[in-house]
Amino acid sequence: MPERRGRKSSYTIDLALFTAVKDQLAVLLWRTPEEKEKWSLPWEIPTSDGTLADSAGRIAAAALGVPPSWLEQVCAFGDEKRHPSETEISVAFVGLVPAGTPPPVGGAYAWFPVGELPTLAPRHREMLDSAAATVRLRMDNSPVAFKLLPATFTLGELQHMYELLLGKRLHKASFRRALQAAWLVEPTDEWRTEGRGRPAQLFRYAPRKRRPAQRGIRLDLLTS
Amino acid sequence: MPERRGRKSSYTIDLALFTAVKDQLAVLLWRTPEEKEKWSLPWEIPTSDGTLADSAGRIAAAALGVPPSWLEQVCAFGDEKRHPSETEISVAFVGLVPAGTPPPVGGAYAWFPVGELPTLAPRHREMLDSAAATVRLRMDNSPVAFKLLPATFTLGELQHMYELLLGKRLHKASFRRALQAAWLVEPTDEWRTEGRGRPAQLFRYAPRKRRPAQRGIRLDLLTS
DNA sequence: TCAATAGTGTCTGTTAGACATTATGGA
DNA sequence: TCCATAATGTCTAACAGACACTATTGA
Repeated sequence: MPERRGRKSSYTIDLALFTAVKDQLAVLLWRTPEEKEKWSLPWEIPTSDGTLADSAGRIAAAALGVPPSWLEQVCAFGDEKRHPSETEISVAFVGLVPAGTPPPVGGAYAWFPVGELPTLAPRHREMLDSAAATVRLRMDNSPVAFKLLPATFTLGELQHMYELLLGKRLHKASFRRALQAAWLVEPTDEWRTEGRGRPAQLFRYAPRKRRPAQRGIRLDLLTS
Repeated sequence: MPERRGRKSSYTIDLALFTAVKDQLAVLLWRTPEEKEKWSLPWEIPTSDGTLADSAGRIAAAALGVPPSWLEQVCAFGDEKRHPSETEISVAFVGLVPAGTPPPVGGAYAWFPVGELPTLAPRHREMLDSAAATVRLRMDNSPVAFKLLPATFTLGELQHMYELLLGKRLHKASFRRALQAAWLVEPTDEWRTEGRGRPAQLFRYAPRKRRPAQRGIRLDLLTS
């Protein structure tokens, strides 16, 4: 991860790459060949070519071979909290890859459920929490849930993903009604049979233009 | 704005400080005594003491004499877009001050309605757009509208602020009902008479703990 | 056949938006 | 008095949540 090519900068790009594993978010961590027990978020000291996001994309590609399906900057971290590098500040990015993406081989990278994380550098720990919060915050602005799913999926899988991200159970009929009203998915002609029970139809993400008017103002500040 | 004290860093902290002027957001810009026509967002090359947010707070205090009522990081900007400094990256912050805050005197600082901005450095222009978007995005997580109002305000003023931030008209009765349900304000025993019409009661921001359960899932992705 | 899961129709309590009405000041 | 604005009550269409029901597979 240390300086790779070109001239050195005085800041790092760090990436929190998430996927869904069963009923939890999982984050991709990296360890050096030397210190097999010290895990960290993958990071690099960027070269001068390209944008910050380009740099984050390179980190993801180096780890998984494929670009993330969604990538966004979280923010910069510069408190005195420690970082593997000795740079003053670090710019954190958050990325998503679909569930079922082949895991990286070799042992340098591994997925960790966010509930079972190893010890991380303080600044990385802080980044990770912010990154997860960013994903949840972006849910109703970006099709985040879809970016964590493969190209086709059942409505049950989609609902499970929403429940995972929202951290609460949803009502099946209401969820599907809302989904129809939002014109976010379209059915394919494939069905998937899984164990017992009626097969489920597969859908794909296909947003359509919609009535911009939606009902209701919510003044739902959580009183923090 | 250039290097102020302590050791120099290789990045800048830039601040987009907003207030409400009539029916528009306004942003605080700064110009050097030498170049009276080149306006920019106030910025500094931070010293090593304190957090990034501390640095942003210092910028605001230097400009207005008072700390902002709300301050949050937007993100880091590092594209090749130009910046008054020659640093590789800049960390943008967004701050709010109540409408009616005494404007800075002397001519180095001035409020500009976001609809009538002078030419800015490309990176500053980008920061400003992101900062305004951040304010609107945080609306339903933080009491942003209240931070743009003085300590006491009429419900009409509050509704106007929401309309300004949301960019659309709201229904008066519905707005007040939602406000009551959210337990965000409490009445004072003062009334303000303004021109003609019945005087309006003054309220203050006083959030109470609330039922965390709220009705409804919205799958309201705007199909971008 | 039963069990399990997918998908759908109907009912009901809640509520956003519309409208009307009252209240209270200035001109 | 008339007008303008604040504040509030009532009605209605829309909708979230609940429940029940049908559909379709494997065991």
